[in-house]
Amino acid sequence: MMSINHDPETFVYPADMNEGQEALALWLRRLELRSPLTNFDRETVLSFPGTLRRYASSRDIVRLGERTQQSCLVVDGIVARFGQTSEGHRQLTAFYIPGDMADLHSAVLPVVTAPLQSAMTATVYFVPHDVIRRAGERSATLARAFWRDCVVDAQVASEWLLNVGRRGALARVAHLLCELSCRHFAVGLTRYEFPLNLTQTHIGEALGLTGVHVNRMMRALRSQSLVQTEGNMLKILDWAGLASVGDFDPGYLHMKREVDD
Amino acid sequence: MMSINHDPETFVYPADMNEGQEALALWLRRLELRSPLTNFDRETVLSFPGTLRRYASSRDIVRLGERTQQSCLVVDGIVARFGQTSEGHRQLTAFYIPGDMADLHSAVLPVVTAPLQSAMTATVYFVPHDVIRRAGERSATLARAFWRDCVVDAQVASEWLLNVGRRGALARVAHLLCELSCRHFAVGLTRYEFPLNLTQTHIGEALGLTGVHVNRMMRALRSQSLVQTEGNMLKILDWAGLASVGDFDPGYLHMKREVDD
DNA sequence: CGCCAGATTGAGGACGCTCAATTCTGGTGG
DNA sequence: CCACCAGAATTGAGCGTCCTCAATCTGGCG
Repeated sequence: MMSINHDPETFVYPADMNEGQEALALWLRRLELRSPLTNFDRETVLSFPGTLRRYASSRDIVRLGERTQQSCLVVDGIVARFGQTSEGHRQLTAFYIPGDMADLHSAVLPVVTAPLQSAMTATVYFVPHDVIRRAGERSATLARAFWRDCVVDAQVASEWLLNVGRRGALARVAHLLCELSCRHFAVGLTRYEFPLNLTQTHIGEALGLTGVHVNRMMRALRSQSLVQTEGNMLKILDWAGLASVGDFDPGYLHMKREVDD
Repeated sequence: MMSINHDPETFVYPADMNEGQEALALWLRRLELRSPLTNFDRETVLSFPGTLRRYASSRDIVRLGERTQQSCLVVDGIVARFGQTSEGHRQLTAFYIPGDMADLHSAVLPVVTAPLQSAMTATVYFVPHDVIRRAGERSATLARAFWRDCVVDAQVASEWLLNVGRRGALARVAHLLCELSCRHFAVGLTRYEFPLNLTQTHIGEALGLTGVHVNRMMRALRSQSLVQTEGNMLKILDWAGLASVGDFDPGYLHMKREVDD
């Protein structure tokens, strides 16, 4: 009973596997970074039940118009949220890396207006909405942490809007790389060297650019010795330089604990 | 004691004026559209205390980096959220019309990463965060409604990202006009004729375009008999045509009540 | 009547797109 | 071990949308 799914490229695992718990721990770390939680809250989150599932490249995880019953916690790989025009042009509106609850918002607004797909390969831990809601009702601090997590997600989208609307192609690419770097760091992963599990087309779709043009911009960044690529690993050689080119200020990510009033 | 502010163009009024209550009623209507509330919730919201203030064109309402103690309910005019690059290029990331709580999210994340300004003239009713938080703690349905309101705001930002990233200039403008029309309608205002209290520069800053180019696109829309302008009033002559040009589907606004699971 | 913000219009240029060909890479099967 | 293949990265050439930089026009207001 390795698979309960007909798609040969996705597999469902029993819920007792470790990966889900590890991702919950990453997520918890992020929640705590933004608001203090009680021990009770921590235990509640860490014991969230769920289902683990793996996806091959570019698979639908949540479809447009669906009414979801669960939220997606990214365990491995990258999950992308996107919209598309009637002509079929896609715009990715968010990337979710391990430790991100990609559609926590669906706990409160289950109708899907922006679908989710795996970028390259991805593993997702599905947590039922019931569980999330009940946790929020029992603990006001947790409810607030969830709400806040959604707010931060929204602020990231705003920053993307600024990026796409007002910066040149080179800055856009640099900005995205800086953001991913910081977000990896925020969940305890390596900061200056991480797997860029995205095709250049994905990056283009996120930035309002063509994959072709992303390629040229990457070349420019490499030729300026700002970054280096080996396979899908990205190395940031000159953080300050990259941040400068990308006009990057990490404030919008709210990665530092802020004192509550 | 008409004014407690040194800026000669902003005025603070005593809290017992009616306009604040009217705006609260508009907001409540929107909250209810998205999730059912109890009578207790309604009374709670309608009795939110606050401070009324008027702004002239392009005034700061909430500044970058500030730590706010209150949220801004738009009573009249349009309030814009924006970001800007280090070179000073502005990108508006949201418009808020009467009945919108422009920064409800600040109740949960008070550090401002995206400031607010009045677009043209605007009136705002400030509600203290304490009040909002306490209301959320007392009523789980209300807490959820607040959270959901923020989520919808985020989905609008995502749609803007799609708009700016993937549509041509003409479609962008048409899309924005459609959105504003629907949002006016959703709070009970007129749908096909409403004041467009924005300069073409504002519209450009919202769409990642130049004011000059917005002008050309508006001309195109007029010449196709889709819209008509008289002063700052916008008339939509051909809704279906405009929606088609703008590739507009109102789903993301979540204006219809959805059954809860 | 002069002033100012905003709308309008024109001409030229740049950035990023389209289309297409080629190379590179990892995986697969013989 | 090599041939083969698909997906992705890379590169080139020509083009179009939208920007830049003006200048002019309009309406409201002191």
